[in-house]
Amino acid sequence: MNIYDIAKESGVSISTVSRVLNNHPNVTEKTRERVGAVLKKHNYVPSSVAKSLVNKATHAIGVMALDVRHLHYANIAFTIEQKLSSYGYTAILCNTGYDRTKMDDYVRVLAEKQVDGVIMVGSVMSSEETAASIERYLRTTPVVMHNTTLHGENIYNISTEEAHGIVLSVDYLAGERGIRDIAFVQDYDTTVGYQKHATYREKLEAYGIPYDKRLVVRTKSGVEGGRAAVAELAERGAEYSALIGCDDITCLGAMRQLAVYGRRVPEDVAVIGFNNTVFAEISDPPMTVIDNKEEMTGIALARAMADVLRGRDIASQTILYPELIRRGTA
Amino acid sequence: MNIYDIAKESGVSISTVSRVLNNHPNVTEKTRERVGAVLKKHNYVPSSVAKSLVNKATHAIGVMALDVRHLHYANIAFTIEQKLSSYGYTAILCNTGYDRTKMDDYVRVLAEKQVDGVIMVGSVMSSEETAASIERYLRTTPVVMHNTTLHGENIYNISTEEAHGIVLSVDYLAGERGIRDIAFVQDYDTTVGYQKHATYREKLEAYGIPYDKRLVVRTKSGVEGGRAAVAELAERGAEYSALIGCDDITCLGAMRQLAVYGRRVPEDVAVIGFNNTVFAEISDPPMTVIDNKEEMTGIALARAMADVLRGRDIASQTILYPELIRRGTA
DNA sequence: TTGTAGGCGTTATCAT
DNA sequence: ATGATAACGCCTACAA
Repeated sequence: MNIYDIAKESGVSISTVSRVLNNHPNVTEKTRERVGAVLKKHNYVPSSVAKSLVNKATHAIGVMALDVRHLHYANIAFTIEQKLSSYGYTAILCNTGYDRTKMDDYVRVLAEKQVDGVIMVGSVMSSEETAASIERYLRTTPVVMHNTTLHGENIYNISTEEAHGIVLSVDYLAGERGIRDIAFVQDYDTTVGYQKHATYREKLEAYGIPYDKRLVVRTKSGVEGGRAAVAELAERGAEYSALIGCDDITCLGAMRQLAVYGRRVPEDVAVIGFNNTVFAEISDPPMTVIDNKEEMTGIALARAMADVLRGRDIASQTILYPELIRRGTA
Repeated sequence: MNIYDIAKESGVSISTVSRVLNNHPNVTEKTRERVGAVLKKHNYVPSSVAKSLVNKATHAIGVMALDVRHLHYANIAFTIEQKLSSYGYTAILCNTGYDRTKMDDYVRVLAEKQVDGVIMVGSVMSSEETAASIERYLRTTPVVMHNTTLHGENIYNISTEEAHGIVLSVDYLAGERGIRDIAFVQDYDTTVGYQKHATYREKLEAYGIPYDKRLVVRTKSGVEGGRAAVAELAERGAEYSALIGCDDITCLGAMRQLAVYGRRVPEDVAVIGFNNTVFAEISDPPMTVIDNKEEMTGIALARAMADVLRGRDIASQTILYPELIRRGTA
């Protein structure tokens, strides 16, 4: 059922049908009603692919994230989708995973689909490969990125200054509480992970606390990662009365392992996590965390995309600041 | 950059370009190379919207779920996307939420987008409204649904017999362990919730245990819901030494509240949860749960969709069975 | 082996 | 106020 069919059945030309479809003025109320009736009768819906072909706009946005099974990405992806939808856009979800060759494939597919824009979430996207893919396939397509350091005419960055979470943590732990032996559990290999580590070091020095590399462990995110980190610390014989983790779920694991060693939280070890997902709420005691404001991030990303597409010019760099939420673990 | 440009630059006609693009035979190796060179040079990607218009296929699938922030849906959505992607399809994500009017809007948009099919996840989709939307906009579009009771020419059902989880639970608790006072925490208002309740009742009777409605509470999913349920049970003065929950995260809340009352798990109360997400793993002790096999569900849904689209006929009703995973809480 | 022309379902520009 | 017609970028008979 296309406009030709509708036109024939209502005895008008396709132009007229198109006019009533798009609420153009210059149509008699009478014919508008007549055509409208036929439209309803058949539950006609216009083909958005045909429209896209002539309008050169698909109203589809590619949303690329590592893995929506991770609460962090799920939260952001959810918000992005909801916002985009409210702006009249549709979200094409791409879970890129850690395989970098897949990234390029996804970008290519999105380009073929003629998406109006692409939103990339996560500092893992900040790679040479990604830059190359964008250069190849998306030279004229707006790309809104989160926590990335890529630059370009069509690239807009929105970052959550996650390292600021470290500032808040150390200010609280060292400044307010006077704790000097603070362990740090670092993410594997993400840009943000390195930034956090650098900030940790700087802030410690600012408080006159010598940097002790035995207090720093790298691990992978997750409960097991957290346990492993604390176990590693124990093996090294490291002593600490506070621990800053990279992730709330990782901290949950860390706390478990701490319990195994008979160390109480927060009495013996103060713990601060990141991300403020449900894991922080369900922790026992509830976890003191750095809130990266995922919802706000999603909103900012979707909004930036919409603004660019509407031709408004937006800052090519926006920064969001996290917040310390004090609960029971520190 | 379209095929005309490529054709002009390589000195051939657009048909020839189209041929090399689609690896058609009948093209001299020479011209194939010549055209290929131009293609590479410009990083040409064919417009999938133009293709869709002629092929009457978009290779896009709508994926509708309640809310991907819920781990259960996140897991399924993730798997679906990955599988679809491997089949050459793209996933348009729609978080419908609980607002039923939104459902219809999403379905309409997907119809306009001319998606090749729609996958709907979750028993909340099993409503009159959904049926009406499908009837209106997707009469000829394959719809693969999970845990739904809708029927139609173009509707394919894949269900996880979640109620079977109750069978497994009661068999274990009453049959194997000889426990007779089993509380049941029910989901709000979902078809599956009712089925589970019915099964709970039947199974109890099968073991000669009289149904006691004071042992049944309804609550909303989540930690708070779980706490509230146990609190409600306490207010009623209900006595029980086992509890079956609707959700692992809800059970986590229930266990918290149990702890408040000084009741130990599993010694005083055996707890069995549903869904086997990370929440079950991080619970302390690790939670005994019914695994609904989300990954398998996602795979089955995506595969069914792909099969239908390839014209293979598939069972219009497939059933997946959950499994009891014994850990520390029962 | 290669090229020409018609069609996919719209919108938009001209006429009428 | 309405209608004819040319795009939009691609595929596919059919011709050459």
